[in-house]
Amino acid sequence: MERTNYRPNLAARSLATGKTGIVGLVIHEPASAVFSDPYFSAMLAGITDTLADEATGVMLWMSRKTEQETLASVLATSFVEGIICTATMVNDPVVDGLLASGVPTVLIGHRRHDDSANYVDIDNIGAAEDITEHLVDLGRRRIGHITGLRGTVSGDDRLIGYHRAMDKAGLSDRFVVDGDYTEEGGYAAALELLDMNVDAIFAGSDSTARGIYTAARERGIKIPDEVAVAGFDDLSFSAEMDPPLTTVRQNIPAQGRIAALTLLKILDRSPDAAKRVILPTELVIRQSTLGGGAGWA
Amino acid sequence: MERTNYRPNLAARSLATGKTGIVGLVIHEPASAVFSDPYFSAMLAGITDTLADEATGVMLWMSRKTEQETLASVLATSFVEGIICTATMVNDPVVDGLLASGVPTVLIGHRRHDDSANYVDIDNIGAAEDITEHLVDLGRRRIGHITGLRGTVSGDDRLIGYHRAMDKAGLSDRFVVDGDYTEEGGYAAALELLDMNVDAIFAGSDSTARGIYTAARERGIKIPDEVAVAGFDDLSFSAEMDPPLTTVRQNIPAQGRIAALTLLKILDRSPDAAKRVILPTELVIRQSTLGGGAGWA
DNA sequence: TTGTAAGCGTTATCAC
DNA sequence: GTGATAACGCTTACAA
Repeated sequence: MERTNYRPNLAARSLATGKTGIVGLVIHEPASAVFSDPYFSAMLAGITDTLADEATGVMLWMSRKTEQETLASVLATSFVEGIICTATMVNDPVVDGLLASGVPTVLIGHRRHDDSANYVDIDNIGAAEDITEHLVDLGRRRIGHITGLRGTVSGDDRLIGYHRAMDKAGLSDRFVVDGDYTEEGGYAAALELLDMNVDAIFAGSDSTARGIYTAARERGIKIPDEVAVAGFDDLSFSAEMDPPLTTVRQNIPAQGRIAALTLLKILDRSPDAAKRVILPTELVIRQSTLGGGAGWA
Repeated sequence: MERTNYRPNLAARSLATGKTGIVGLVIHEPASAVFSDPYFSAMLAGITDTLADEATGVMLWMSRKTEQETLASVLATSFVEGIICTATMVNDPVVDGLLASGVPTVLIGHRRHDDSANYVDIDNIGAAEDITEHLVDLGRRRIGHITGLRGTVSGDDRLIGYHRAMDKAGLSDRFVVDGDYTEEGGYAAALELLDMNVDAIFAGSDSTARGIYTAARERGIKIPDEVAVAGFDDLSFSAEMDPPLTTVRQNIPAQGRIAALTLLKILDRSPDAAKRVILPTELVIRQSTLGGGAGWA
């Protein structure tokens, strides 16, 4: 056409075609979660990279407004064709409202009470069970757990996995302190657990494990000789910790990527759109459980 | 109108009115920056909260695609009425392209060689000078600096501020090691500086300072008795560090908020739209420089 | 292959 | 004030 810098009017195009090529991304989380963890950055990167590849725009709702306001705002924005939404809390009116609205939606995480939604998630229970079992196999007996944020599906499920593995091992002494996925929370909880003379701690997240390291260092407690430490996430810093952290690797950008691709398939009415995806996790064993002197298996 | 759940068609409305109520947010940063620091989360929160209050939608570009691809994608999306863009690197073709395009744009950070753009920033040079001067005033003489990421305006400016304060104090021994704003980078750089027997370190960011703490702890070096440590940002964890960190407070969500409000004013052709805003910073003095035994002023 | 007209859903204008 | 109508810029279907 014209060799001038001509910008086609997307509003007119979408009016004519009925398509907009825009999806919504709703991250309605407590501020503490979004701020403390690289988790959401990694997720965002996975989603935005993928959608950019597919020439799809992203509208973002990340405000800390009330659920009603967020929900109303999203649903009023008629030109988002579909929605990706984080579903970390067990009960979240925003998620329920989106699902009820009929707008095609893919969750990252899942609804415990409703398995009809499309979602991408990992098997938190199974992964937590595996890593706790790893601690058991090392000969640890007084195994503690610092939970993730209570009220989140992931936090509660990892706690369930911990209890299952302890049940299976016949270990009836449980040492559980609530955490909140942050390093600061991990530090405070670790002080409590160390007072209970645990010989291993499974942390709800790698950030939490960082706090454990600080607490142990202050107390002069050696990792892993006196206390083995395991985390969850395998963030970029985890392999660089001293000692390197045993953890569960979940490919966070991949979760975002799969969620984006799933939504696009649903919007294309592609018949092979997998609607519920559980991504694999991997136990990454490093020196925070395996290293150190003898005495442990 | 109808009491059915009627969703007005925004594409049609915007075609008729010429307005869309959508702005673009372009965060084209190296992955390491976005992932390591809570800085971008805080910025995002400030921007999205403010725009939500003003009933303005946000389209996000955060992909790690090439500059050309990002730029083309943003400019092709005709319905963004204005753009907020982070400008941390000294040279960023995306920023240059946006400014050249004529689409109303507000930068967070600024262009060193071009002062015609709208931007929100802080006085990095002055703040770095102040905090270095604080270390001088304490009687420290072998003051080191771990830079921010080289090639960023903020990192380079803080280095300039360090040198200015050292010049003013007549201290000709400079101890400068390049960092990258991350904790890991800070740890590695701190080991180098400690080998040089510095008695104070000004870190380019609070995350960097965290790495210094780890290095000092390993070496058995007391903060602040043997080495005073100062950071930059005043993130949420900084007051909780042990000892609490002296740092420069920059209100990051406020930067995002002001950038959003500035853009909205420009779009409204409001005559009082301040186009270049330098937000104040505040020296926050805590125990990492002031505490400890006697011997220092 | 090239060109013309109708229509998308809303706002704004201009009669009445 | 109320109600019909053009216009927004693009796509698409159909006619030349």
